[in-house]
Amino acid sequence: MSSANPLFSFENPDDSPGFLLWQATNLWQRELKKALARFDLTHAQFVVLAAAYWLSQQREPVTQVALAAHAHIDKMMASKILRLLEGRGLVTRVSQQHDTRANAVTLTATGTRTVVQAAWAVEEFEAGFFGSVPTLQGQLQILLAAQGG
Amino acid sequence: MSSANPLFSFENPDDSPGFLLWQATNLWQRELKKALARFDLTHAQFVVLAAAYWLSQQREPVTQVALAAHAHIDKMMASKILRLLEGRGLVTRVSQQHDTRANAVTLTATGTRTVVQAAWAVEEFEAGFFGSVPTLQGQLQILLAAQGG
DNA sequence: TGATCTTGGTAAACGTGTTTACTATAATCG
DNA sequence: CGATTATAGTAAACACGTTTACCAAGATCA
Repeated sequence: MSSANPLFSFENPDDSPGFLLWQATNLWQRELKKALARFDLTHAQFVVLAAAYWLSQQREPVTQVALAAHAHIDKMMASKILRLLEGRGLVTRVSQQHDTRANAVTLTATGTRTVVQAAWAVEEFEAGFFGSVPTLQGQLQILLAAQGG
Repeated sequence: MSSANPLFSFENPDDSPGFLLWQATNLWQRELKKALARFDLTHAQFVVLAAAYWLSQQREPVTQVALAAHAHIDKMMASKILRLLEGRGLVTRVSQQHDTRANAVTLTATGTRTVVQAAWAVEEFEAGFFGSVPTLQGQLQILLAAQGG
């Protein structure tokens, strides 16, 4: 905050928490992409796969809407990614009898193997990536709670 | 929470800092979008515009590459957005004499007015959005420094 | 029953962000 | 000088994320 430019309190982008949040997420996305490359999965695909895995052990059947809610993504995104994962043989989508609109999502054997191995890689990556900021997770939880996310 | 599922240390997505970072950024993007809607600007467009404004007061001429470096975006993104902003009459892109490859980016009067007003709105938004987590900014700076971002 | 409302899923369009590859110009070095 | 190398900018392709709108099927209620 200075003389040359009276119009921004954050003349330098690095003074804006939003800008930093954006930068950090972009960096995290790029790095995680490398960690998941050998599984041929993107982060979003991994999240959907992990949600399918988790939910399928809790309650059957798993609909796309339930999956989206658990993964905190919108149903449109879930729809796109699940169709893609189905195409790759990682999940199956079978329409239900009692509600023919809904698809029951289940992991194939390949899907299960993939998500388990990928989860390992993600955990290892995160431990390293966030190692320098152990309190970040708590801060983000507070932020999301405060903003109703 | 552990017994049912031995394969994830973060069975619940909310236990993963990366997942939280992603959620927080998505929420921030959605909310900021609303704050910038009346200027017909997205966040990325605002960042580019703000960088053009700031740099044009520091050193002339402002090339697209210099702008991208200052805004920490890649030159491809800068190229796309600047062409779009030029189409809307917010900036001009004039090729240089001493280097005909480079474009000198300058704000139009409308562009200047817009970015100044938008910056105001962004600052106000950020103060509210990040009000609950005053130490987040420092954490993100540490993270970016540690990861060489 | 029929009319209405709600819900599961998708299509299309738009903007963001990355990667690969390319053109054309500038700089450098033999 | 000519050959190489570096740089500014762009095209195209792909994946993410949102919004709007729509269809079809289930639920509800008069």
